[in-house]
Amino acid sequence: MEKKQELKTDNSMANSAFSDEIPGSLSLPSIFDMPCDQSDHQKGLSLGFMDMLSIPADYNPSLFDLFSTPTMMPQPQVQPQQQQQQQPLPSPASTVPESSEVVNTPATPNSSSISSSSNEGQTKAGGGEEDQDQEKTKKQLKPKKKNQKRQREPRFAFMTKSEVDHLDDGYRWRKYGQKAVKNSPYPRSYYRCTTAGCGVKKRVERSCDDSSIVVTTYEGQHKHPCPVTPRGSIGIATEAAGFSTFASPFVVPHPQYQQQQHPYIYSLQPRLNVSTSTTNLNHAFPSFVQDQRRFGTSSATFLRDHGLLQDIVPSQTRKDQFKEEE
DNA sequence: CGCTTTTGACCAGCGC
DNA sequence: GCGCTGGTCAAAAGCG
Repeated sequence: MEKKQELKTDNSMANSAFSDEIPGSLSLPSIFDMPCDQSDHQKGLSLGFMDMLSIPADYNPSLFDLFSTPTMMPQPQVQPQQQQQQQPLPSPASTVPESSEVVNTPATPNSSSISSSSNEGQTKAGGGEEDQDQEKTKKQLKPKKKNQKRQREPRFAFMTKSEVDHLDDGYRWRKYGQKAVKNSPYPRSYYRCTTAGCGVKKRVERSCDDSSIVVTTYEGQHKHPCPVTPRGSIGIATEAAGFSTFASPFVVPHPQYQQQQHPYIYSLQPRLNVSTSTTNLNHAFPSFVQDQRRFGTSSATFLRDHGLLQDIVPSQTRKDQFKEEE
């Protein structure tokens, strides 16, 4: 495992500029340098940083916004018709988004993709007899449901600057696929939670523009406690710590979506205090995120004291962020 | 031996 | 209908 990890790391290292970075350390990505995978964007799988590109040009994001918006990606699970009916949120184009999930509204329905192992009539007009045999075998191997729209679990994603692709978030994952990404030299890896009955998945890919940035997309909700003690995995300044730094301090359940029973819908509200209700959320996020929620965070506090961030992110990096702001 | 990763093939959805 | 792409499956290989 470690061997393979090293190989991967080497690969990524070869394609990135780490010369001025401490291995294993994390720094904040520049959200405006982020690439925009159009296909993903069109499918409503947009990432936070992409959405930043659509905000008004005169929007001067606060430090909080710079950190939070690009790193956490709420994935509203709203049907197209429902979007119109249930979206009293202000138009993202006209106003500075108070919550980033506004601009994350999918452009298309969240179609499908949980495959099934059912044997339901999966037939294909086969060619010759030889082909029929082959097809038979294939059909037996990969029976899938048709006529049943797969429901996509809510997703959220965040970016971290790390040389390691697969970030240790405390849960155990099994890789079940890897695909080449269009317009990117880096493959996308697919992982599934190994805990029985837990169907949480995650995708890990590297930014094609900045190979040091890893985009992790979680899909689903853990139905079990984290097998690894959160603090245990965060104790050392690893990528997990970076996760915590990047995402969790800013994750605020949006009251509106809480009411709608959308456990995954979060809003990034830098100037509002953290909400109190975390019902059904406890297993939605990686352990380190939960951990942060337990402690409770407030952006006001964060602005005064960067918390973990100032411990982990090199001060120079943070200064650079400030400069970019100016 | 059990678990994980790799990898080619397959399927579904979408755009043209 | 066709091609492209994302996502998934599952056999084989790898690893401890």
